[in-house]
Amino acid sequence: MVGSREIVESLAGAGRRLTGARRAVAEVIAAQPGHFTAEEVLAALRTLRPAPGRATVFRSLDLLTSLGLVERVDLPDGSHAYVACKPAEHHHHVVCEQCGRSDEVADLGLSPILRRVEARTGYRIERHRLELFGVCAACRAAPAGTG
Amino acid sequence: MVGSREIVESLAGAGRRLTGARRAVAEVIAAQPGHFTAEEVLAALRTLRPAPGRATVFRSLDLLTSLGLVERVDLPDGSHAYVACKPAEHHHHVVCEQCGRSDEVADLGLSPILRRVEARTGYRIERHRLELFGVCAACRAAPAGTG
DNA sequence: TTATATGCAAACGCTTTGCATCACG
DNA sequence: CGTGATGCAAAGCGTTTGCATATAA
Repeated sequence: MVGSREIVESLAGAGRRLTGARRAVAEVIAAQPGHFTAEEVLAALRTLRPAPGRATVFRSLDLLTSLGLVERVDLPDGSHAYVACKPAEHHHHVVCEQCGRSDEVADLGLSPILRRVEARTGYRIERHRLELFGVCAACRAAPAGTG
Repeated sequence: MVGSREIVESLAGAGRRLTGARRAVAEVIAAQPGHFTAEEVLAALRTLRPAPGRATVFRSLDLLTSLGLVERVDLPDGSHAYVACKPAEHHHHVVCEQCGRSDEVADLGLSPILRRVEARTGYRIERHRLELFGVCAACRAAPAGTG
């Protein structure tokens, strides 16, 4: 999760203009507890006037992704969404399959495993993606639909 | 990787009809050294007569996916493809970013890491997806475009 | 002032669907 | 035979693009 302030600062640091639309997108994204789709961001923005258009939302999402403030996640059902995150070194996401909440997990100690895979397969592993899905603490505590 | 025979047998075992189209799709898939798209399967099938249609290819791919003979992989560039695989317990895929080749890796010993994540985040991890990308042995040996 | 960002709507690629026909078992 | 599979083409969804206009720096 990021604050909209961090997003705004990153934009400035990247030499990109700080426009109203981007600020608005940043705020919506920062308010998301978990993953979200472009359509959801668009819907949240419709309350504004003037409301940023679809193209702008996608372009902002792309920009934020390139800045490492947003990442795409591929859900188990095949659909994909975005998650806000800190531009940390390297991290992974845990996604709650019940409420959609998402948290970051850093340093999982995957390196030894990757080296083992390299030895076993002959591949040189240069990149990996680990996505974790489960049920968050709140949803485990709540009977159903309490969150 | 699977043989088309295994695919045919799985179909039968699942009580699904063994049609010409499915047999053809199975053969094309079994011949793929790495990941492939529905469009590529469709193109490969065009040499047949009668050639299965697009809808049939997607339906077959869905069916094979539900049987665990095919899996979807999400490439680093955001696009997605399919890979043929054995319906093993649980495994991951290593994908060569140069030639697209894909291999399976079983039992990575991820469990301790998952438990650590559970302890750290409070989530109960029920599912995960690990995709590995790099360069296969052949591509590392070849200067470029030799494979 | 001037490059950048925006908005609109149309184009896009991939995947799914409706419905009549076909064929496996 | 009867149900399940196929083919076609059109619809669907999420995303991208072209171009004129607006705006941050």
